[in-house]
Amino acid sequence: MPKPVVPEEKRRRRRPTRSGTVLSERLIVDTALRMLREHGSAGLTARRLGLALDCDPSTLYRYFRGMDDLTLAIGDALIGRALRGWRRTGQWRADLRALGLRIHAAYVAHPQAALLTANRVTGRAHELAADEAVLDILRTAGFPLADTVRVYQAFIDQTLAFAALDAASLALPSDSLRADEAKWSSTYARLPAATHPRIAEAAPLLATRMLTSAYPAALDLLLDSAAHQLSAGPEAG
Amino acid sequence: MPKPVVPEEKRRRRRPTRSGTVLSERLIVDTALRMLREHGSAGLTARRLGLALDCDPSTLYRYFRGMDDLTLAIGDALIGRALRGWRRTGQWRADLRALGLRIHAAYVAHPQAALLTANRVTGRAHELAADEAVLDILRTAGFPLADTVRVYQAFIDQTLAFAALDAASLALPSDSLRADEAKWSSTYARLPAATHPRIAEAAPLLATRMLTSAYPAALDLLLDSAAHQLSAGPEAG
DNA sequence: CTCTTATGCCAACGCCATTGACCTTACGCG
DNA sequence: CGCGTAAGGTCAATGGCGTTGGCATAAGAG
Repeated sequence: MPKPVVPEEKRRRRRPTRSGTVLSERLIVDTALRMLREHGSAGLTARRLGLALDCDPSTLYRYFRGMDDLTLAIGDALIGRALRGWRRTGQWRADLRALGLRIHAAYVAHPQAALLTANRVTGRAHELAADEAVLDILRTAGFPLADTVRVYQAFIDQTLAFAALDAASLALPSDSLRADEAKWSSTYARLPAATHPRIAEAAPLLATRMLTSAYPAALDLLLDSAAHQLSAGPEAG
Repeated sequence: MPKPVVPEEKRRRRRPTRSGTVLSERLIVDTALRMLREHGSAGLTARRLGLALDCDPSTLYRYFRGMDDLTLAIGDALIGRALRGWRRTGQWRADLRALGLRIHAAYVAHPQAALLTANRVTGRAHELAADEAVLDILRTAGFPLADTVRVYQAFIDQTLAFAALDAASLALPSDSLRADEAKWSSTYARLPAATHPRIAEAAPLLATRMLTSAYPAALDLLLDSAAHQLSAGPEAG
């Protein structure tokens, strides 16, 4: 029988750890984010997190059901950061564009964390708020329900998909040991033109890729398509 | 000093394992793919793989430098399957479209494997072949080198990004323990309309989402944009 | 002030990847 | 055909991991 986890808002007794620090969901998640940045996405372990927080690893289980639960909380924190300070203008297209870029940016700002969380459904507060916001923007703009759901799906999927991919290339260099990045200069650049002529001729340009994300362009394409859908039949089923 | 790994094509002595089976890179990767499908993306461990192959886990290190190296090989196998039997027609747009759909399909056919490998650069044979093919299609179509690299990047990124995302939703249900999927019916569906009116009204439609990928639509948008680029200035810098 | 119980701590379990030493047998060579 | 070598399978051990049940203690309700 696993220990029950007390939800953050129900916590009454705040007992300091042996070393005096007072734990909280917030503190744990923030510390985890810092550790992810510093030690890479494989560097987040219960033991190390306990070390960083000056508490026993098992104490974390009073706050999260397990490391997976903590992972979801980290993901939700990223979305929370994306939404912080965001205001709607009332122009659906501009609003969606800004929201997409914000979410993408929030993930890319924490690449190692993004890798862990980008393809998870957290069901937590901030994620719900983001979903609600996207749906409301579309409905208010006049999209029928069915179209709203379609555009919503494409929007969210595309945003998270690019976030994960862009995060992956950013996360790798500092991700301790391996160097997939180096393969671009090692493997790719020294391929013989005889067997791979197209890679050979493009190698110099390929090496400098990954510096700019294709997401903004893809996002604009998606919004174009949505706008076209809207003007075609705003009130149709 | 880690043990040296003999590349597959250099192997001379094929010594059967204690139980009589003869190992090979191919056999190991195929078995790993089967295990991934059956036990989920966390179910692939050296010990279990050894069990399935009737060999000591440490034997695997004669074929791969570590589990990570094996992971890359698995990813390359997926690309290999995508390319198998593929033929070019000479029409760049149709060829790229078919190639994208094939790669996407190959990943989605092995969701658990896709999750592990979609955002890794393997630098192995099949991946190189795919890159070469994409680049050649674009160059042959008349795209200048710079445009070729841009379109190539967007094409690959988008394909892998959607593959990873679509794989994620497919992988979860069977992925042993957790049920993020269930959150769509549990958390989302029972949200009060007071706090999340838009989610509430869309809940029935949202529950049936994830059944169809947004990738084909996104791919067409990308190809549209490329075609426009091409017709605008085929021979310009 | 007392009592309860939330919450931090400890020790232990079973799993994991990886390694170095060992051993056996397939193969290249004469 | 038979020998020597080293490729490649096996064993045992190491250190790290997540997670759990029991215990101790102090925070806060009354």
